[in-house]
Amino acid sequence: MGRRKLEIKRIEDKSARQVTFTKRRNGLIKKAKELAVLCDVDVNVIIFSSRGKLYHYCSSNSLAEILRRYHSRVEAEPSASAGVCKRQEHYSNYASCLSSGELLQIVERDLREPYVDNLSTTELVHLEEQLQAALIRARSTKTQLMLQSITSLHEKEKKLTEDNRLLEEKIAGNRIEDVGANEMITDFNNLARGQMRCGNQQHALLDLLQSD
Amino acid sequence: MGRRKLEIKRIEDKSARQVTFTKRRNGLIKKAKELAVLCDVDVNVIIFSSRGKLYHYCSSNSLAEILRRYHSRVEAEPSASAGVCKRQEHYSNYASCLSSGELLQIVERDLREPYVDNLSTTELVHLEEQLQAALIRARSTKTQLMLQSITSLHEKEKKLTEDNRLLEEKIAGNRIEDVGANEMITDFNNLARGQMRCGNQQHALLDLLQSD
DNA sequence: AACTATTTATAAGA
DNA sequence: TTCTTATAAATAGTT
Repeated sequence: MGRRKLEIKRIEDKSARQVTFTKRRNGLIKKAKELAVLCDVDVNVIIFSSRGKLYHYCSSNSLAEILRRYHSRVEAEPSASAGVCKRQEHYSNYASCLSSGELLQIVERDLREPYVDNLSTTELVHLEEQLQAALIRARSTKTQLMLQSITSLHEKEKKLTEDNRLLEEKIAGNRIEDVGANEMITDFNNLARGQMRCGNQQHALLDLLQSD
Repeated sequence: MGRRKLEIKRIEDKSARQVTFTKRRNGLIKKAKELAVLCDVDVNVIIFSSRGKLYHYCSSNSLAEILRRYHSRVEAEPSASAGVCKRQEHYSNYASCLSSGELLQIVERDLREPYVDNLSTTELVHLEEQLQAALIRARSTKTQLMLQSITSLHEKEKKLTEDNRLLEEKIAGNRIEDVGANEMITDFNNLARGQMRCGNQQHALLDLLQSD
């Protein structure tokens, strides 16, 4: 629906593809919302762009609802620890604000126990989908952070290389013109500072990677 | 879009709601497919009807396609340095491990067939297990390679920092002793070579990360 | 980021 | 239900 009929195959022009992506992504999510409201159903849309960005629509905070029902079926066991109990209360009150970490803690603890049979197949399927979405979000964020670090590293590298080239030129000149040492020391110091910045970036990146 | 403008709120008439659900569900999934193909992105749509039935569309990138691109990239790159060459060897071993026959055959057949219903449940479970295993191997290898690169980057960085310190000492000395420029140029060049090695490592790392 | 000529989706009717 | 058709909505190419 547009000025021409469009063949459904990958759009090769990058910017045209990006424009179409934005338009159709918005369209798809709008349609998903309408479907959810009109027909009173639960709809999830997860879009993962090729460069790692995540777009997500979820018609309800149903994960929180499922967890609530799930816990009520498991039967609030007499508090194993004060922390867990407190956390459970937290979920009841602020069910829509589950963080990924909190979600993992609950699920991990509960799946170890043999009460899973009490859940309906539908609930389990839904739970699985929600966890999958959380995993994708987490992975996407990790990759984005790493790419940011790398981009930053590249900028520093480019700058260092340029500094370096200029220094070499200057040294070649100094050889003839016999410029005083002070200027050269300044250059060395600039170079050293650049390297230290680079090193700090590398440390940050290593920390990120080791968290996988 | 129909005979009348429709207000977006729950359709109270049950059969009308069911009809609209069927039409719009098909429409949504069609749109999702088009978005995935046109814009080369990953799209998931999950719909739960109020009676608990699950409708699902998933446009995951085909494993076969990923492997094909992966192989072509590995084979296309002519080895530029010892480090790259070593990495290629690693990749090749890994790739030959993955492309062992039946997995690819099953996956390709699956991808040609838009309707998976023809596969038995047992086959599907088996397929899922194999794909999961392949995914875990791939992710693990990726992380290991990145960690190797990072470790290497750190070694280079340490060496560069030490070089740098020595150079600074020497310059401070030269200021008094007025040593000839040749020695200093050699030092600069050593420093420059170190930075170039560092830059190459960063490029390789960026390539790795962008393949995620 | 708007604009419109068209195509596409679909609400209601048959 | 399935098909048809009038109309609303989405969007491709343009400015």
